[in-house]
Formats: sequence, C-alpha cells, structure tokens
Amino acid sequence: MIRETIEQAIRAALEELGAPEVSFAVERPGDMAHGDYATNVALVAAKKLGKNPREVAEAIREKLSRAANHSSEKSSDLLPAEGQTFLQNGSLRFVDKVEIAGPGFINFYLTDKAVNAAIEESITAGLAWGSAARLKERWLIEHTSPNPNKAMHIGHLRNNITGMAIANIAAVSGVEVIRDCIDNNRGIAIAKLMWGYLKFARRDGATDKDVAYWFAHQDEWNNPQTLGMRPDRFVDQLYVQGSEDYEHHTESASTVRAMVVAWETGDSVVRALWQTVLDYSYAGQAMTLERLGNRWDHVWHEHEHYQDGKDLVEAGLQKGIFKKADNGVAVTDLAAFNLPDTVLMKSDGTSLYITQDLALTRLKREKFHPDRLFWVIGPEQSLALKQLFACCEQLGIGHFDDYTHISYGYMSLKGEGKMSSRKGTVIYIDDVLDAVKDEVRTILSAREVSLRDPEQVAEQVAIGAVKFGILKAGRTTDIAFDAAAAVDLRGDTGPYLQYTCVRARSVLARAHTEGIDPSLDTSAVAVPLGHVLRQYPEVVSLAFVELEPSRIASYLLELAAAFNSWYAQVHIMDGTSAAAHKLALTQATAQTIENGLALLGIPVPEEM
RNA sequence: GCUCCCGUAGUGAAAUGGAUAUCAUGCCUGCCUUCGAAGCAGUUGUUGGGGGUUCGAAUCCCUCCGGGAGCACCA
Repeated sequence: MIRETIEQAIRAALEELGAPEVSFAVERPGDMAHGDYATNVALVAAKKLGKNPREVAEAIREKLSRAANHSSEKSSDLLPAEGQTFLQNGSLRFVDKVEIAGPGFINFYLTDKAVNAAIEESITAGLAWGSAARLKERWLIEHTSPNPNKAMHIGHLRNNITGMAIANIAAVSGVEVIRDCIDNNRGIAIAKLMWGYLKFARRDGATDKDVAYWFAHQDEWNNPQTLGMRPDRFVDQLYVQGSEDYEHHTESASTVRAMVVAWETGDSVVRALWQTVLDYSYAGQAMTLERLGNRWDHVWHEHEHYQDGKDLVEAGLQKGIFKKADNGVAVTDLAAFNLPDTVLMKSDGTSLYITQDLALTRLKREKFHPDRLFWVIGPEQSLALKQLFACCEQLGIGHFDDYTHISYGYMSLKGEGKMSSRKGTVIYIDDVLDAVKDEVRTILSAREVSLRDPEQVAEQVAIGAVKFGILKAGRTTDIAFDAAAAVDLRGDTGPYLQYTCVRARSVLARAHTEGIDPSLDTSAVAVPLGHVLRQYPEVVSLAFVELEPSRIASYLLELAAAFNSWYAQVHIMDGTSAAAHKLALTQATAQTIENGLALLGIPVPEEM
C-alpha cells in the first residue's frame, strides 16, 4: 500500500520530467540505515535524460515536494486521499524524510506514526489480512503423492512441507486452493511389493507359497504388529526384497508380471492381496502425514483412471496430433514446443505415466474447473512435465501456461551423496523426527521449567526444527542434509523462533496478571523492531508471487533477532506509561511469528 | 553427444542487476539479584578460473574447470 503509493508518485514525477516509460523498483533496502524504502529510479533514468543520476534524483525529489504543496490539507495525515498525491509541506505524508544517497538512490524514511499504524494493522489482521490484490482464482496444487510401496524419506518431506507451505501462502493471499495428490496404487511396483510380502513375510520362513495358499491361510503371514514394526517400514522392506527377487530370478519375475495381468482382469484373490498390502502402507503413511499436519482435499487413485488415457492417445493419433512409429509405439510431435518427443503408449497398447497423466489432468479440470494447476514435484521430472503440459494443450485440455511445475532442490546426505535404499542410506522422516525429539527431551529435562505436557512440546519443537531447517533454504537450493546438525536447536532454527514467541507470550501473560494491557501508541518513537514488524504483509505477498516459502522463513529470523535484541536492551514493564506500548510491540511480535510459522506449517508450543 | 540446474567464509545457507556481499554455526571473549540465557553483545573468516555487457555483476552473456539431473516403449 505504502510502496504502491510511492511508486505512483515517482511515476507521476517521471512523466513531468519526460521519461514516463522508465522501469524502476521501489524496494526494501538491505540495510535499515538506508530507510524503509529505496528506489533506483534515478540510476535507471539518468541515461535517458542525459544527466547524472544524482541530478535526476534531485529533480525527482523536487517534483515530489512541489506536488506536496498543491495537495489537500484536510485528508488524513497518514495516507493520501483518493486520487491525491501523498506529499504535504515538502515531505511525504507518511514519509519523514527523503534522502539521496550513494550513486543516486532515493531513500524514504517512514514517520513513526506510519510505522506504528502499520503494526496495528498487522496485529488485528491475524492470518488473513485481506490482500488488496485478491486473486479470484481457483488453484489445484498437487503435492507429496507418496508411493505406497515405500516408507517416506526426507525427499518426500521436502515435497510435503514445500507444497503445504505454498498452498497456505496462496490461500491466505486470497486464492481458493485445492490440495490434491495421486496415489500410484497399481502396476509393476505394487506387484513387486505383493510378491515380497507373499514370499518373505511368512512366519515359518518358508518361501514357496503362492497367492491361493495365502488367501486360505492368511494368519500364517506376519504383520507389522507381530514383528513390532511400523507398517510403512514393513512394506518398505518387503518391497526391497520383492524387487531384488524379481531382478535375480526369472521365474519370480514372470510370477510378478502374471500378477499384474491377474490384477487387471480383476482376479479376486490377487485383489485381496493387493488390498492387504496397500492397507499396511496407508496406515504407515498416515502416521507420518499426521505428524506433519498434512492435508489433502482430494486423493486421486491411479486404478480408477489409468485406462482412460489410452482413449486420449488414440484420439490424438486420429487427429494427427500424435504419430505412430514404425515399432508400433505412439509418439508425440512437440516440435512446435521446441521439446524432445516422448513415447505416449507402449507398442503392446499399455499405458505409461504420461498416458495416465493426460487422463488425470482432464479429470482434474472436469471435477474442479481450476484456473491454474500446479505440480509440486522434484526437478528430475521437469522435462516430462513440460511434455505433459504440451500434449494437454494439443489435445485441447487447457493451455500450456495454465500449468506450472513447482520444482525443489535435491535432498542429499552430507558426505554420502544421494540417498540409496540399496546402500542403506535412506533417511526416513520419522527417524529424523524421533532423533530430534530425543534431543529436545534431553534439553527439556536439563532445564528448570516444569511443563504440563513435555511430550507434546518435544514433538512440536522437533517438527519445527526439521521443517524450518528445510524451508529456510531457497526452494530450488539443493540441501546436503546433516543429521547431526538437524538436532542443533540454536541459531537460525525453528526452535529459536518458537522460543522467541513463547518468551514474548510469557511476558504478555505476566503483564495480564498485573493488570497492564498492551496498547499501541502511534506517536511513540519507532524502534528498529517496529520497522521490521510492519513488513510482514509485504513479505507474505512476495512469498506468494515467487511461490517461495523461504521469504517468510528469512523474515521471521530477522524479526526474532530484532525482538531479542530489543528485549535485551529494554525493560518492558518498567512502571511507566511506555509499558503499554512496549507490550503492544511484544504482542505484535508473538502474533506475527505465530502467523508466519503457521504458513510454514509449524506449530508454536504453549510453553517450552 | 545434446538440454537443464548448481558452484558464495572451515561448515550450512541469504542477497529483485544496486549502496560496505548478509545470517547462522564453528573458534575466542563478555552478559542472568529486571519481565524465560534454546537468549544478547563482541571477535575471526567468503563470490571456482578467465573474458565480455553495464554507470554498477554473486546475479546477465561466452569459455574453461568441478558437481547434479534429464534425454522415446522405467516408475
């Protein structure tokens, strides 16, 4: 709001100076000493106007103050009235001073009143402040989509928390968000899992039983309870065993392929086995997803639509959009999109991922009529997704630009490189959470404070540490995950933010018992903390435009640092009339941290 | 071979083409008889190499070196 007003005024000044088409930026300077806003307009316009940048800056400042003298006296002294400039008596109405600095930057310093008033909005706005640029759009955001043949590891974690955070940020920015995922619950991978279970989960260790025998003697097979395992780890292990057996024994491989066919024809015994292993998998995933606070509005199950894509490919072939290669496969023709071609359907007429995704994308549009669709998926799928988007456009299923791949960086292991289940270097989400939780328990037990529910606090702090550790990095930055560093709860961490929030609340609680209420004084001198506090809505807006949760993470660290630094210097309840205002700043800090962490999917414990 | 991504203090990261390249951690040093020390304050140390564009480059272009991913019947 303030920034837009400054932009408009500069635009008007540029027109007067005869350089209306110059593009410039009004942004937050990296250093607070350079004011609340800074613009490079003079640097950009200098060449066009044939003057040096500082002369141009001076001329723009001159125009701004000239406009001020013509403005109305009766409007608010904080913000300009509709259609009016924002200057008054030579200074911006909500700007204290305008300085020209460095090579020709124009720096704007807000008045104390403007800063304090902006904080007040931040306090009352809460989670949804009602974005001025409210998008009347519906977005479908597909994220996480865990494969039911594996336990979720930290790669899935990055997908989940990134997708959830972006969905939260979009929702609070006025978009109607639908979160969905795809359950790839059929095909050769699931058959390998079924085979692993059939062959390697027998209680007596025998490995020669077939599916019919299993159906009649199900109690002879192990289950997660009898082994004392989590169901997802039970499944994960059997899938690895089944896959290895598939690769090393040709007769096992043909049995597995036969199971795929039997499943497709609806063989009731195979379907029963299928349901049994999937149920273990879902139960295990649910345990992890619940800890993470995951939520979907809709889950697509592959077995419900996987056949439909073939019709789309056939239709495309008939229209000449796709072509048939000599070897019988259906192939794309993506020269118009400047993309390499890919196979759409195998020569035996069976489907591939892209075949099903064509059908699913059509299904998504038919069911939800979204304006835009997003896929939160790793970078290795980048080309495949572009090909999908292009094929959809060719088939008349929306437009290429309706579709966005939200990519993210790889999770590697520090010193080990890529995770590998074969090398045993996969790090499971729950193992990380449990390790961090143990560390939190150790810290808690060493402290004096007695907690009502230490177990819940440990869980919330562990979640905060792990999620924040990933979200503070840029979305596309590769992360070398360091399990040892993950349990460090000091410094730029989630627990640091949680602690800051809890401590601020503790002061507020004490004030409440002493009968002192927070009350913002707009005439109070704005401290650096206040200048940081008021930026929250702008930061969320930036995070939304860039689909970049780390913007919020970085901001919260800056805010917490500003608060803690301030807190160490001042005595809040000092018995003077200033106490209420300082409490208001404390309350605004606690509220803003809580709101920001909520967007990142991180809870704040009541105490810690 | 072709395409895409990445290379920033010892380590992990930040920086919309902008001002003195930030922050954390690590090492070292102070601060709890005022509201929570998971805190605060101080100290140390950085853009892979070479060209180019620009008033200005970690950022854009070229090239070399190093790492990762993808490239038609895998999921």
